[in-house]
Amino acid sequence: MTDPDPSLDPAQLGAYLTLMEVAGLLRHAVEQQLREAGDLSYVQFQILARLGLDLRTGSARMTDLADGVVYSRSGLTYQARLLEEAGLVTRSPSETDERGVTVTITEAGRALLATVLPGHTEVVSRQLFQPLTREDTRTLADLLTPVRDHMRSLPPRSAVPRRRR
Amino acid sequence: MTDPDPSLDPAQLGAYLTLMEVAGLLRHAVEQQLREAGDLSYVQFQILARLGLDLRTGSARMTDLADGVVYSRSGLTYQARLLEEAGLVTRSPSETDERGVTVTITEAGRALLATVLPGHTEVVSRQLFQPLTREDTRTLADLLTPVRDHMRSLPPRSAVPRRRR
DNA sequence: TGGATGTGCTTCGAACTCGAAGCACGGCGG
DNA sequence: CCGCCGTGCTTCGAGTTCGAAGCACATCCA
Repeated sequence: MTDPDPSLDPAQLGAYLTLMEVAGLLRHAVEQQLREAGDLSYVQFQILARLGLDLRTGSARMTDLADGVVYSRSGLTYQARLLEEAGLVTRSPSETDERGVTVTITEAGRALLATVLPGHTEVVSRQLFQPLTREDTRTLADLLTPVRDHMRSLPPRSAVPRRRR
Repeated sequence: MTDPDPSLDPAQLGAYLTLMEVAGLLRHAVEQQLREAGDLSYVQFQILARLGLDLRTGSARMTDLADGVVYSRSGLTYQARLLEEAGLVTRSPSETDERGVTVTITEAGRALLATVLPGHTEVVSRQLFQPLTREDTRTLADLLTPVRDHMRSLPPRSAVPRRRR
């Protein structure tokens, strides 16, 4: 077969493939639990979690949400609409910028989040952290955090300069 | 080993979120490169890579592919059909089991794989491994491999016993 | 001030994804 | 043999995803 590309040795290839597979399997497991526990998709859960846990205010602009969640803007619009129809968030024009939309989690949203969270953490705990010691976990986080920051700095993701017309 | 403690401490939560975000960002970056270089989706690339690189014979049964790629069977059927229409793989009934379908990579498939691979590894190298030393990479792989094995052992994925009627 | 350009979000169409149900074969027990 | 269940794959329908294009407001700068 073709010999290995010089820019990716076998150890790297293995780490890469394993990383992607772990993430895929974990996502599937989590998705299933969320669906059963609260009829939420993974993205919907992420949105609620970000609004309800990460952010003190419980609200954020669409674009910031999309960036935080690694998601397309149009996809976020779709999911935000579903969440709004379910009464879990509200959407209102931003006060400072008439173009912007501020998404805010509702009480019902917080309640559902609280309902779903224990099962969620339980799945993650069992699937991801069972084979890892506390020390392993810290090591893993220390390894991945710089990578995340590096990646974030490279691809503007939602801030791709728009093509001229 | 952390025992099945249902709650996640902050370090675990951070590791979990970072892991998922890194995987998401990496997947997006890779997907874009594959689309440009060879008009392949990530799944299609994975299938070709598995057939062309992992497996000596260049062929595999559908179910084994689906399991290896963390993918639904129906989704695999869809992608395999696209690949077949593009002339990159062939599908034929298994010799030993009339129900089974053997997917085999074609010369064109290998050629496309060879075309796309350098750019692919280049992206992974730059996005994922740039901030990591060689030692980091090995540590990462050593941490994730047991996790993957653990996850694989838990959810049968495609082997879910079918419901009675 | 006002045109040009940039930014925030939504709409639109096409493509992809999944699980459930369906079809066909394999393998086992009688 | 034959009937019955298990397994391998596909079909089907509904839901989701994305990027490109579009609309509305903001910002810049002569």
